[in-house]
Amino acid sequence: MSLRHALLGLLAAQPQTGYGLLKHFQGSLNYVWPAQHSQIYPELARLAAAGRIRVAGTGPRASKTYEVTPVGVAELRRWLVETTPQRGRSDALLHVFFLWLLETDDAAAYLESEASTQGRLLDELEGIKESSDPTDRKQRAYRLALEAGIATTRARIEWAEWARDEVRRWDDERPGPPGR
Amino acid sequence: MSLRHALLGLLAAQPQTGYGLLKHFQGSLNYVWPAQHSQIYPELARLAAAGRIRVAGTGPRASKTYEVTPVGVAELRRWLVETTPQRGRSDALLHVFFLWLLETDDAAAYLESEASTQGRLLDELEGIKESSDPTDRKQRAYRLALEAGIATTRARIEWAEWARDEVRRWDDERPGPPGR
DNA sequence: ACGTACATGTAAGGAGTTACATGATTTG
DNA sequence: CAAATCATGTAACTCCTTACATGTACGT
Repeated sequence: MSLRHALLGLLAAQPQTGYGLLKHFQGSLNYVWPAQHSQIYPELARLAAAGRIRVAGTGPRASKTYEVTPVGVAELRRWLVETTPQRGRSDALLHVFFLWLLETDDAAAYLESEASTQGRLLDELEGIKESSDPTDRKQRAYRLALEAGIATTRARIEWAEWARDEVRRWDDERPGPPGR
Repeated sequence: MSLRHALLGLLAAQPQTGYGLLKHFQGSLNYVWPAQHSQIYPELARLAAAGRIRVAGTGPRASKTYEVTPVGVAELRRWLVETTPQRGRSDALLHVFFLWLLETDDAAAYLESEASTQGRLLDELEGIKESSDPTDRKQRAYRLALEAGIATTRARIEWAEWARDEVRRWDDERPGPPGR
C-alpha cells in the first residue's frame, strides 16, 4: 500500500499533524499520489497501532503531531529498495485505443486537446521547478521526481502532436470513412 | 468508469464473449487497462441490464456472445469526446520522492533497476510494433497508443539514467552523508 | 482417459472518493 | 462577531484484487 509509505516518508522528513500531511498531498504530492483527509486520518491511526509512527505531542485544536519510529523508517527503506513499482492504468491511452470510432476531425480534436492539456501541465511543472532551490537531499529527490514529470510530459506532448497529424492522414489513404 | 467503456469499445470492434474480452485485457490492453474476469462478467451483466450491450447469441460451454447496442455506441462516443482523462498515480515517482532516505549507492541502484525495467518494457513494446501491421483504422489507433507507450518509456529510460548519475553526485558536493 | 483451455460466475477484503459531521482558533 | 482556516473523524459507495467455485469441450 503506497499511501502508507508516503505518510512514513513525509513524517521521516518532518514530524507533523495529519492536517499538515494533507497539505503535502494537495501540494507537491498531488501530481504523484493524491489523497484526501478521509483516507489519511484512519491510515495514521493504523500506522500508530502498528508501531510505525507515534504521537509526538498534541497542540491547539485537538491536533496530534506524529513522528515516525525506527521501525517505521526501516519499513520505509525496505519498501523503497525491495518493491518494484507496478505500471498503473492510463485513462488517456484507453481513449486513444478507441479513437477509430470517431470521425477523423473529432479524433484529431481530441489529440489536439490532449496536447494542450499536457502543455498546461508542463507549464505548471516548469513553474514549480523555477521556484524551487534544491540544496539538501530531500529537495534534490523532489527535483528528480519533478524532472521525470517534465520529461514524460514533453514526450507526451510531442507524441500527441504527431498523433494528431497521423489521424488527419487516415482519410486520405482510403477514400471514405469505413469506421461508420 | 473506464472498464465499462473499454468493454463497449472492444465490443464495438467485434461482438464476442466475456472470455474473449478477457483475452484482450490480458493482451494488448494489459499495458493500458488490465482487468480480471471477476470484474468483467458482472460489468457485462450491468451493461446488458442498462441496454448498452445485448446478448447476440449463445455458444458451446454456456458462452454468451455480446454485441454493443446503438445506445452503447453513442455512450462510448460521448465518453471519448467529452471526458478528459485524469492523471493517475505513480508508484515509481513516489519512490523517487523518498530516495533521499537511502544511502547514495542504494538510491543509484534503484534508479539503475528502474532504467532496466523500463528498458525491458521498451523491448516488449518494440516487439509488438514489429509484429503488427496497421492497415485499418482500428489497428492504426492501436498503433498510436503503442507509439505513445514507446515514446514515454524512452523518455523514462533517459531520465532514469540521468537521475542515477545525479544521485551519484549527491555525496561529492557536501562531504559526509547528511541523510542518516 | 486425461489434461488443457474454454467459459462463467460469486465472495471477501483492500483502496479510494464523496459526503456527512463536528468543533476550535485565528484574523479582520 | 463573522468568516476563514485549522483540525479530526465516520459512513456509504465504487472500483479492483484475490480467492473460491463449478462445469464443458477439445485435443492427444
